[in-house]
Amino acid sequence: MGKIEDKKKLKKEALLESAMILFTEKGVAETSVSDITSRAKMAKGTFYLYFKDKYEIRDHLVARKANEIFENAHHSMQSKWQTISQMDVEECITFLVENIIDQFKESPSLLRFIAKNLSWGVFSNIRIKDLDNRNCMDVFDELLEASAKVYRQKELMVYMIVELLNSTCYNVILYHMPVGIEQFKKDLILAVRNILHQFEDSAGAKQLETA
Amino acid sequence: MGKIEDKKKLKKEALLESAMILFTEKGVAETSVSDITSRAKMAKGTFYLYFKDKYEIRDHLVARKANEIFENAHHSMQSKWQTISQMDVEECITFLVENIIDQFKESPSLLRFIAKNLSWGVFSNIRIKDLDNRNCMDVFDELLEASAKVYRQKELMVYMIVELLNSTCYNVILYHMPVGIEQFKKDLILAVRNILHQFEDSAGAKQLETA
Amino acid sequence: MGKIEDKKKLKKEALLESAMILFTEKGVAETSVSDITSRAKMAKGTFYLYFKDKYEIRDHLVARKANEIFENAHHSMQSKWQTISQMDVEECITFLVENIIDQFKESPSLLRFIAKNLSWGVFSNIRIKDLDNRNCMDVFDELLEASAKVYRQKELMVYMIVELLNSTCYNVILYHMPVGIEQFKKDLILAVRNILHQFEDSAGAKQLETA
Amino acid sequence: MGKIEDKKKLKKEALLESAMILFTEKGVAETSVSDITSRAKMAKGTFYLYFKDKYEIRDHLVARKANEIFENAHHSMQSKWQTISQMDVEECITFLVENIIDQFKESPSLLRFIAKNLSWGVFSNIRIKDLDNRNCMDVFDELLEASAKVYRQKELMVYMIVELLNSTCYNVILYHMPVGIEQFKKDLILAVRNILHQFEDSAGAKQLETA
DNA sequence: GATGAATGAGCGTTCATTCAT
DNA sequence: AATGAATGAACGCTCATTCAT
Repeated sequence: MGKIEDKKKLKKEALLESAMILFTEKGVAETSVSDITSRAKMAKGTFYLYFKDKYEIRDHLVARKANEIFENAHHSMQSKWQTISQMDVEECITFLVENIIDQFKESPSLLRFIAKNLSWGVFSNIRIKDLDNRNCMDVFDELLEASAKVYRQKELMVYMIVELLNSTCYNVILYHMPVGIEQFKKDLILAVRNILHQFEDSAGAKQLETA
Repeated sequence: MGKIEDKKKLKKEALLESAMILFTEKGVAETSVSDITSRAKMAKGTFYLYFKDKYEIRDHLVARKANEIFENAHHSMQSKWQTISQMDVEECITFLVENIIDQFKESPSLLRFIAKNLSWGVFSNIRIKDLDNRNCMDVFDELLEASAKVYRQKELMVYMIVELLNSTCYNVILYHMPVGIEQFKKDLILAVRNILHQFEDSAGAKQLETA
Repeated sequence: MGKIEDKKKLKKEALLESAMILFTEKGVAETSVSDITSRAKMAKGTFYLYFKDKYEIRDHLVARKANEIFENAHHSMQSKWQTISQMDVEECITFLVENIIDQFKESPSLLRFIAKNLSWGVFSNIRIKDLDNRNCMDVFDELLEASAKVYRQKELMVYMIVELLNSTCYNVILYHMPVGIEQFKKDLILAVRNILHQFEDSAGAKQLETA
Repeated sequence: MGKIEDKKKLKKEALLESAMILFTEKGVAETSVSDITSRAKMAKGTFYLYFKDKYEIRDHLVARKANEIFENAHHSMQSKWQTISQMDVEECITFLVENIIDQFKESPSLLRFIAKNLSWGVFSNIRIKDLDNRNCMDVFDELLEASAKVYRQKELMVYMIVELLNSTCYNVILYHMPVGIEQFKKDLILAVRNILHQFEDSAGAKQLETA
């Protein structure tokens, strides 16, 4: 019966939601399985019917949240411009980066959770776990494909951008170190653009190397 | 008597060494104070005469090891070239980055430890704890001062380079993801050079922006 | 199911019993939670499902035992005389005091436990915890109500009697200091009677004051 | 040399003073030997040259402080009346009790310390430890000797008064239970007077018994 | 499938006591 | 006599995991 399946999904969802709240509130290490189930109004044992342990649920959530952030940014972008094809890739990516920064600014605890727990393996494999969602790489591929410019090693490029974004924002947003986010934003975007240039197949990268 | 002081230093050193081995072998979370002391052949209580808790010894070690890596790189650089003043800053930093990558390659567990536990706060304040060592920022300042070029916001620039280096190397060296380190090296160095350009006061940054 | 509830009650009871034995044998300070659970043949963690800490179980026991002593005395009294109404309050209370002294004589370790750990707060609030038992104060109220004489500030009067009984018996019974219990008994009872007189509303107290 | 003796006395005194402050501030159980020595600016090992353990110093202090309270009261009494012989014993003892209550009111933490740790054995043997001080019992003896009235079993009488005073004041002063100290005072004094009557050899006690 | 009582290893931490200096 | 570094047993407590119901 589909009903049972639905019920199971609901339970799992409740656990994920409960864990997410606690992970962002107190951190992963300070959250116990007991905390998660009692917040989700379930018995402790039930947890183990759905997840192997705390770390499985953490990875699940990190992947999902990272994807959500990306999808939010992508969705905002699509609302702004009707067709991507008309747009410059750099503009697009700048928009995405700015939007992601804004999301982090609004929820620093989400940033803390993501930054401390996201690994590239998890991020790039979101697709495997959440079949219904498009993968972040897919979106990028689409974007880059639509562009006039040609990029080599797209995955590596995205990797560098994501890591730079993730790792630099952590201290800047949470501790205003070494500078505040407003001041940092423009330099981060510039750095991201430079990475894009660097991977442009004929023009950008070469210019820099010969400079 | 200095003898007692010496003995204390030895004890502290033994604890640090023991902790370092275990942290890199098993990770911080999986290492207990008990593990540390029994490996150092001491009573558990002795630990608490020297450190507040596991996290104090971790921070101590992260700071020290990060500094060591940097000092090693700097020392190699000085062995190679007699005088910095003759050198191009970009060459210098490229050298440093390459050397650090090599150190990480040789000791992936050290990379794992550093990458997972280094925070900018700890890194930029190493000087406070180890008065006898020069701070990483000092070395950079010297390097940049000696250069013909002028850089704005040097601290922020270093922050971006360090974070990029740290966060990208983690997956590349430990999991060969998304590419292997040999392949990645040149792009990482290119990206670092671009960050340097970006912060050049008159020429580099502007060139890119107008490009 | 009631079965589980029953089992839980048994477990709790086993812990209480084990703790009581150890508290009277070795004292509260010298008894650890570990001692309690291992004597009750349970895992340490189980303790914390039933009590917050050692002190909660101690208070529980002090209240219960103090109540038991009182109930025993009351029960003996009722066995002896059919109806309280016929009796003189002073006779009754004298009986109760004598009976309690006898109980203490028979179990000095119980006296030690009670005397060292009973506080008026715990004693006067026994009712709250053990709903099924009548409170010591209730019994006294009944007794005093049934009497022809009228007493002011009954709670205070009972407080003084209980404290005098408790604190003087400790040294007398356990260390025969400054005199033995047999010799002490009649003076203690006399003192209790004097306290009763003192709180008699019209006659007793006044007589003394004018004396 | 007497100088060394003096130095030792000073050290011991410093330890006692430090312990007293900590015992009243935090309680005996919560005070460690380390706390005591560090407050007294000594090494931990030094403690063991003067006292066997924490409990020896506690007993020492309880005895001394109980005596001090009594001596204070006695001294006040002597300041008020030139000669005891003219006075009524009951007046004297009433004065002492009131004065002791006042001392407790002014220093509830002292009351807590005394009440929780005083045992009759310690109290009645103060003389043994502090040779230079008169014993509480001596003072009472003097007082009772000077009186026209004759008392039987003086030690027992004092015991009952001291225990009643000590045990009832604890809850009344520290927790205002079951009534406040101001309200309680007159009933406590009345009860003490009744105990005196009770031990009067011919008149008081008999009156009550025949009543 | 869901429960939650029970487990017990393991944690971080304290501290009385010893003893070489 | 005085020190204080070192000890290590013992503490209270947590929590992932199991399993009978």
